[in-house]
Amino acid sequence: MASKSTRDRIVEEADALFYRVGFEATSFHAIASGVGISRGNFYHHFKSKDAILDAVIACRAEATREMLARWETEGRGAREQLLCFIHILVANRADIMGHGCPVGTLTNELAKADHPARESAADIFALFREWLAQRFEVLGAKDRADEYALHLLAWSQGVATLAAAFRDEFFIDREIAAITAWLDKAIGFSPYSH
Amino acid sequence: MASKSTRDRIVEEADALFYRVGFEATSFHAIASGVGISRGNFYHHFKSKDAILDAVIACRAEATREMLARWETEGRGAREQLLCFIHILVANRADIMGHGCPVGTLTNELAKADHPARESAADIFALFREWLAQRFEVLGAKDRADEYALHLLAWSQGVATLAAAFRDEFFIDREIAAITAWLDKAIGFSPYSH
DNA sequence: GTCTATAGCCGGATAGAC
DNA sequence: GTCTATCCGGCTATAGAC
Repeated sequence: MASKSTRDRIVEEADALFYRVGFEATSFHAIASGVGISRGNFYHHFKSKDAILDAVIACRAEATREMLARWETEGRGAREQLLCFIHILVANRADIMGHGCPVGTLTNELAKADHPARESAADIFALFREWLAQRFEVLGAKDRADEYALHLLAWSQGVATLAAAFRDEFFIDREIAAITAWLDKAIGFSPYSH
Repeated sequence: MASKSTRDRIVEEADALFYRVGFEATSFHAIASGVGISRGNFYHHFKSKDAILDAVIACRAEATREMLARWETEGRGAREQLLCFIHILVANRADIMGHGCPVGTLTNELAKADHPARESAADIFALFREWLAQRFEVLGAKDRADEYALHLLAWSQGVATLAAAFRDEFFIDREIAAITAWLDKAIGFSPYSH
């Protein structure tokens, strides 16, 4: 396997920094020293900071699509696939308590800055929304599939925000249990029926 | 009534700008031209930008305490008082769709910046948490009062984030209805029992 | 208490050598 | 493709006149 290109390493480093410290607060100096190149070298790969942001968002969108596709093969049914989504709050708990949800916090920042990339950042939310709605449709909630999808998205966003504010992981566990209980009720799943 | 002091007008303007465009992104120039004073005049009132942030957070905390106290006199019972909290999503819907929740977005930004004021910003969440828990205690949910309070806070945060991402006010209405239904079930309220 | 002027720093962006 | 050197602008903060 060929080693990563400089361009890819820039995107990777920028992605991590945009998440941990924010887009505006991340300087070229910080990205450059993380990658191990000089500041001037940047402009051979990207013509502006906004161009890096576009690349990071595209990269995140692609990673999201791949993750959703992976869940479809991993989960044995639509309910298990939805549980995969809920599980990311557990798997990423340390990062979430420190820096919130990457999608939610970036969208918020770009909204305040009235940044042209705001919409493409919000489109990652839309990827989740559509994927979740499809699972609910499979489970027979055709009329309310999108409603359920948005509800699940909102709930997980709220958990991420509060977990970051209070740095409380017990709270995450409790909400995960509540979300799972809600899900099973919404789709008419009974623990005794299988 | 005496006209507002320059200091108060600075805090007021900074408060609005920190909400609409964020703390880091707000320059002294923007605050100064909003208030109608020169940049240099600032340092007579505050010794640094962080000092303004502290004043804004203290101001918001005080406004929150006053609002909670007002709800206690306005609401005829604990359930109505809880509905006052839920209602802020409706009353502030335009601002929320444009800039999210003031508490949640500031806490997020300060967390990423690892800013010393992060905790005092999160304390405003704690004010809501304690007040909400007290209402649930009055309603007889003593063991789960804090759990319910956090759940309600998280839910409203999630609604604010998604409403801002999708700019969808119909979504807000639907979630408000769901929150109210959840509340009445949690506290054992029946629409036929009064 | 308010102003103007300016210091000092750091950001993104550019030019051109290698 | 990578580097060094530099420009330009905006930012916080300070000094000192009025």
